[in-house]
Amino acid sequence: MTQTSAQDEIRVAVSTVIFALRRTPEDVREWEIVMPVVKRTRDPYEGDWALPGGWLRPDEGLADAAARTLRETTGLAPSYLEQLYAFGAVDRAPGRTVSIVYWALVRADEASAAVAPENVEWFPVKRLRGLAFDHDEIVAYASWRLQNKVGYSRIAQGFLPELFTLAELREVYEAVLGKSLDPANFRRQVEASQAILATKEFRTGAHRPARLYETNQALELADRGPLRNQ
Amino acid sequence: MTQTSAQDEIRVAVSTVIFALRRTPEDVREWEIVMPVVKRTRDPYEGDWALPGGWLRPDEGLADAAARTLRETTGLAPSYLEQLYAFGAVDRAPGRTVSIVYWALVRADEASAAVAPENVEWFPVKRLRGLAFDHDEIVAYASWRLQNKVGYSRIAQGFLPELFTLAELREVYEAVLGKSLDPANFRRQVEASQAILATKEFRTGAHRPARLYETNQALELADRGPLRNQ
DNA sequence: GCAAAAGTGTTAGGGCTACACCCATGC
DNA sequence: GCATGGGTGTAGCCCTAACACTTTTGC
Repeated sequence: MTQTSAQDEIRVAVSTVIFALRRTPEDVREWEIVMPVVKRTRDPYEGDWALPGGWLRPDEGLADAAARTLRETTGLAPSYLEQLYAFGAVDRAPGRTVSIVYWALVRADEASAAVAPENVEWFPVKRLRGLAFDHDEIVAYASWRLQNKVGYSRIAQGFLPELFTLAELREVYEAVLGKSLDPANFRRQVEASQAILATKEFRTGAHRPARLYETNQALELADRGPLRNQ
Repeated sequence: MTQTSAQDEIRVAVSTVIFALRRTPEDVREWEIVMPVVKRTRDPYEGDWALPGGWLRPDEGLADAAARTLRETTGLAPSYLEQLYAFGAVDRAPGRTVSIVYWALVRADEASAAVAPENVEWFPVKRLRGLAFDHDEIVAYASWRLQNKVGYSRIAQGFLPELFTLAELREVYEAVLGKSLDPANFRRQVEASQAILATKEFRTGAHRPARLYETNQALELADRGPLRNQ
């Protein structure tokens, strides 16, 4: 383990793939996954969209840097934040850059309320193409991880506000997985999983009132093994 | 995204957690998971054991660096190599170091045949304690990932030579999962999974000869989503 | 023949899926 | 009353676990 002078050429960046859910403009009954991207103001890829991120500071941890990035671009605190992958191909950017990429969920209600700074815009993930650097590939991988993880953990709740109906939770799953789910079976499964707790409140609307649920704080949203607080 | 001069203080290392399987010295019918570690020859942690690794070179990719590390310490090529996690806590080492950690499997027969260089020793993972830096934590996380992944993918075959019996494959699962499995049900499950192909050869021994199988190359050992060749 | 591992058969139980059905509300 | 979404019941199917049983070898 000898420090070479060549080492100085390698720079470390942190980027974050931020997922939120919103009702589609075309049909309010549908949901779509959206993500904020930042317009680059300098070369390389000037004018192109890129993932929010920045250089790692010597005095901050990796997750701290991701949370800072997220705060700076969305003004939000994530309801879920996890490291995605470290990208370090030699030719992925001019100059040798290793990017530690995180992915995050923000709540639907918060995302729509947040005031986006200049140069930041939210796009549906489905229509995101032609991002700067290798960011298309990164988004594809993050989307795959999200979809995977929704299948075997409880992170879908990270998209929802404190109180929600079972139908809303089911719609989140349907939007992420891209298929419709049987309401009856969905209800039984999430109830059996202990992932949510029934409250005494109901949401009234056009039809029979629906019971409101809250996430069971005693359970982690996802089992991350021995790395709870990285 | 402005490059600060402080950035120069951050160094990038690559380390690898290397798993192999061997029969225990105490009881040849038992298997145990072993891992090579390197004795540090300089401060910090001089004389302690640490994961094999080194500084990332500007002209090599992350996985290339991990494979080089693996080759230098074991003389082997991995049958499976995957990125584990990027560790970058501010205080994890004197001077700011971000470590991109990989984990690898090497075949049982190759591992025992490999000539370990000076300063490298193989230890059972169960008895590994007091490694340098945060390497205890890294080994714990890698072990958790291995155990997890064996549950839902086919990587267990990465421990075995080209031809193996069903009993050998089952013993690998038993060693990694730490519990015994029903031979009859195990057989049916792996046969149904298409993960292995029957050959026409048999292994003779003390009892009824056992059919030899080979891994089905058409299937990936583990689904890694859109990141096939990182 | 006997011990032991290889390999096959069978059954009970749990979870998932599909879908029929009842309930409570606004209009 | 009626349309609609909320919520319950239930039967079939598949997968799994448990274990009895047969086969094949070395000694």
